[in-house]
Amino acid sequence: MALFSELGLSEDVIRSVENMGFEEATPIQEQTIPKAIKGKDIIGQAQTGTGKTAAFGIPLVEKMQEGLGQVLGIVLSPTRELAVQVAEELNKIGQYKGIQTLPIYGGQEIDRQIRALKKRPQIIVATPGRLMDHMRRRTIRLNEIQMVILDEADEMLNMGFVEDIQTILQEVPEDRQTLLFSATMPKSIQNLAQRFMKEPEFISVKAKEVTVANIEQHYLEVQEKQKFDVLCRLLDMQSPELAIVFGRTKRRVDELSEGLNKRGYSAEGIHGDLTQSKRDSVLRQFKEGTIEVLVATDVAARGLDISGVTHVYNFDIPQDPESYVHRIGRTGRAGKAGLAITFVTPREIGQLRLIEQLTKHKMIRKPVPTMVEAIEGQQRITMEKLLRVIAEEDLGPYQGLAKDLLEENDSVTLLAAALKMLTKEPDAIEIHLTDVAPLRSKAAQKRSFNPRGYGRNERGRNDRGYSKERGQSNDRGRRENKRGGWKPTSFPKG
DNA sequence: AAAAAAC
Repeated sequence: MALFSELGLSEDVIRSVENMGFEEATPIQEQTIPKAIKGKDIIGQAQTGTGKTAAFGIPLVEKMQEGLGQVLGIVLSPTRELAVQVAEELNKIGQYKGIQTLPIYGGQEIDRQIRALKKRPQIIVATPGRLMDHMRRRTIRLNEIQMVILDEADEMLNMGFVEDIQTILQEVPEDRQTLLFSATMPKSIQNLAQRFMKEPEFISVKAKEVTVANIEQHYLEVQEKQKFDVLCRLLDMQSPELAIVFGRTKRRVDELSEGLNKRGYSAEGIHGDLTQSKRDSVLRQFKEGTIEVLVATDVAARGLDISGVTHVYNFDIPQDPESYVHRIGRTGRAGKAGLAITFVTPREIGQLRLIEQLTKHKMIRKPVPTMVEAIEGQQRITMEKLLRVIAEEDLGPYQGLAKDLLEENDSVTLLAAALKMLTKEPDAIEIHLTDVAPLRSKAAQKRSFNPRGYGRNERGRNDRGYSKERGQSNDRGRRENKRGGWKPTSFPKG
């Protein structure tokens, strides 16, 4: 592996990279950086966790110049949180060279962004929609752009940003340099590259690095109804420092985080229906460790780099195998060990096998923990806490009291009472979650494709008794039906 | 069928 000091970088950049704690370049960095500095267009196939941000961030910062008063580089990002994080990393890389990076994303007060733009940052990291908003308002000028980076390009295309990206690429000067990063290389990405890139060089990180080596991967076969109790037991037994729990829908994330709080865990949810300031504050609290459990939709699956995430729980198995790789990649970062645990209902076993095929990695089946094991786990935690107090705290003020107590009681009874008080015993608060629709195979989806929107879909719902019995408002069901109804525009083309 | 993203 090459050292950063051997890659032909300027002293300022080497200094900031060393300051960030990096010495050796990762494979994707070693291959990308020299070529990008020479000015070549590059297509990089790489997952998150491979050091991708620095792979494009270092050459990007190297190419920037101070004092021109223009935006010179743009990074496009699929989610707002990722934009913020990439901007933070670029600011660190540009620290000594005096290169400023500004994140530009939706949900944030636009006047604030306009004021920040007046400080003339050289680099912008943006989500497509808000960038186009600024283009229309003429609060960003793109005519001096020298370098464009498309980060997580496949994800941006999946989210329907094709046209936005095309519009943006048409607005930047033709003689710019373009780097594109994507975990997968579908035809749509190749088309985009062919249209907007100049003789791009293809760089790929080997398939065996698709899943990160230091993440242990387990799965538990559970019934839908058991999931919540099993999750609580696992949290009790494993006592993760920081854990992320992934749920399939936004509503489910709300219910899960509420349920966890009722059971005494400090959990918060994050998904796309929350206000941006709420999303920002939840993420910040999680990074600070104020929240132990982050409950998330796939909004948090990609790219987010939160150090110290020890456990990832897939409460619902992800929809597509790609998403699994991204979710578990939130743990085991920076060489640390991580554990990923996936809940699988009996009918979802096929989905699990698909994931195993993609990752070329067999997951280890684990037994569902019993209540007794969970209690033992809690007791162990209490004991460890107690021993830590003995080692670290000043017990002087309590010793007199202890002696008094010992005159009337025997020591074992006293200690047992103290341990019982300190132990969080799993309690019987009932938590109800709305069932999620079971995953169906691609083939099954095709079979039931029913553009007229009547017949088996709605009936099937009630037959399984989802919305009715829980006494939830019929209103919600109505609204969902309305939205899910027949839309002529959603017909597949061709 | 779900999630994400501009006001």
